[in-house]
Amino acid sequence: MSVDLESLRVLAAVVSEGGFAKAAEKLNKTQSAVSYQIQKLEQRLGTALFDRSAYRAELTPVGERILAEGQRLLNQAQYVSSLVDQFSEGWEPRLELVVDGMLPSAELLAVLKEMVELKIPTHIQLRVEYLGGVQQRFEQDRADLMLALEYRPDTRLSSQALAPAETVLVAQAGHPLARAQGIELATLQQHVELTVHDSSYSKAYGGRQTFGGERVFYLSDFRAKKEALEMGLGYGWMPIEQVARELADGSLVELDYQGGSRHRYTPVLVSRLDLPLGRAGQVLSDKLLARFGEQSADS
Amino acid sequence: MSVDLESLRVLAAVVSEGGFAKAAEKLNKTQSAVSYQIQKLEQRLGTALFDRSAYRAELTPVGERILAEGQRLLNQAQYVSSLVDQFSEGWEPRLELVVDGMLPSAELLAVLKEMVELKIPTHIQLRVEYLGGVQQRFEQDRADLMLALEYRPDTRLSSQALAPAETVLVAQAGHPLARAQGIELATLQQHVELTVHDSSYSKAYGGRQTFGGERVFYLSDFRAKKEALEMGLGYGWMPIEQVARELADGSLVELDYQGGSRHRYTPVLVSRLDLPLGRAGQVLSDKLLARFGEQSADS
DNA sequence: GATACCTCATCAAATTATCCGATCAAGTGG
DNA sequence: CCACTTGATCGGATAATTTGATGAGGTATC
Repeated sequence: MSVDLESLRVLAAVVSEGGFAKAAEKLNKTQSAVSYQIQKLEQRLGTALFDRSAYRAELTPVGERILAEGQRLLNQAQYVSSLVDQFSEGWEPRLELVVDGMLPSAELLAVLKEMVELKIPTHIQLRVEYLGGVQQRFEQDRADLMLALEYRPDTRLSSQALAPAETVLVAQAGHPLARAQGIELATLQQHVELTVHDSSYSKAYGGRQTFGGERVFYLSDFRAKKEALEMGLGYGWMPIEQVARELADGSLVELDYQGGSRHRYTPVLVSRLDLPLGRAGQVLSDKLLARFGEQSADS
Repeated sequence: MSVDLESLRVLAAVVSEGGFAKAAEKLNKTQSAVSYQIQKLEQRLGTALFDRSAYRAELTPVGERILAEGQRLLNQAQYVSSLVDQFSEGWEPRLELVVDGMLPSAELLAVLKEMVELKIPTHIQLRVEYLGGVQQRFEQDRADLMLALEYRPDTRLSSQALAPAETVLVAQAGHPLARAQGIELATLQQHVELTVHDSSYSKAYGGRQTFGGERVFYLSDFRAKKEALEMGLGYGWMPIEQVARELADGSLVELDYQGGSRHRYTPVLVSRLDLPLGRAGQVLSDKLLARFGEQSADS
């Protein structure tokens, strides 16, 4: 490889100080060392960077351009070393958050945007899973935080309940169930239920109740599920804020199910007791609690 | 400064090859040299990059992040050296084009966009001046190309005439001159003329004719001039394609001036004979000729 | 137009940085 | 258990860099 940060630093100094000798002084080197570095760089690039025909050496057009690009390179290098400093100041190099896709993603993105705006050096990795899959991913990846709807308690984990969220049982307005009254479980089971695929591979921990009719369609996420509902493919539970507009304009209808057409979830924010959060994790945790509504704490 | 491209290259090799010894082989070094470089990097950063507690060394989280940033750094360095190769293949490091702001800027930007899409390594600098200012800037900056409306011939310059452009004398519909018929010069001079400020500092070369009434308002560019016209502040010449819409919808009106309400310009594309264009200059020149309509050539 | 001072290049010698080859402790896998 | 791995470490070899002195040429000032 033909470039080298040290040579670029010298190049930058020569230009900013306006001469080889002055650059040498600034860099605490001798003038001949500066001369050597510049020549080495020129030789490796195979191009003259300075025009020495005049009294004072002057940048060639190529030299100007290399200098400009070199400055960017030096800045980037500066950033790399500043990163390590920040890591030693308690910022973790990365933070993984696993969330349940049923939670409102706009809210979540707003929180992440705030994090970005704080110019936190941490790389935040967001993973979206569903139901049992959230905790599975959390454990598999040894992630730092999880925002889940269901949660298998563990002594090594700390949990914090958030404001409850509600789901509602809906179908397209034209669906046979839409007009039915006092629907019983047996009736439901005669129709196709749409459900988001529980993303846990092993069904080790429970999976949420579905009605277990004969025909269940598994969709990959709530966007797909909503589309399927609107097409009248079947009925199913949806987070209430994701179908508020459709319920209002009548394209989707809340079913009159005897078992109750609403279901309340209490999302929890979970972190590890054994591996405490870094500074970014704490900031994110605080912001999530503020945004998703803090509730009574427990562990 | 604590980072160093060579160490980062070694770091990347260790990770991609999956071990110190294999990295050494790939880099044509011995394993101890690799070990040395990694230790040097760790020492300068003041952080462990590998966890050596297990049998095989494994990246720490910080190490992963430094590696990721380091890769970017290496790519950037790669780009810098590739630049010089391209310069030696005839691409010039920079290209300056001076244009007259009266020319349609959308067309011009389309040409520049094409250049960008070709991924030409040349930095293109566009300067917009007016009338005499175009050539002045061209000479002052020793620019490579100029697209001008007026042009003081020179034996060291090569010019190429383009398709003629037309200007038209207009005023707002509500302006007193708008309804007048067979307007004479003396009548014009009783009103405020709007004109774009000739951007040449010295009025050394001509400046285009204005009617020289007592009240002349100088605007900085045609956007401002058009706004002033639409406000009814005065009358003035405008490039025809910049007021086509306003003439059609009647908000601006072409004046019935006895001296002729239309004026034809022949833009020229000028380059230097003494300093031939690089590859990017030739490409740009070709595209400008194609876009702005080629005419009979002369020099 | 002499003088002092500046520009950057160049050279041999001194100093470092990097690499090599060998060896070691620890861990792996048959 | 033995052959083989992985990465660390050490003294000596080698290459890269810096030094200090010198030189050729341009500038500034009187």
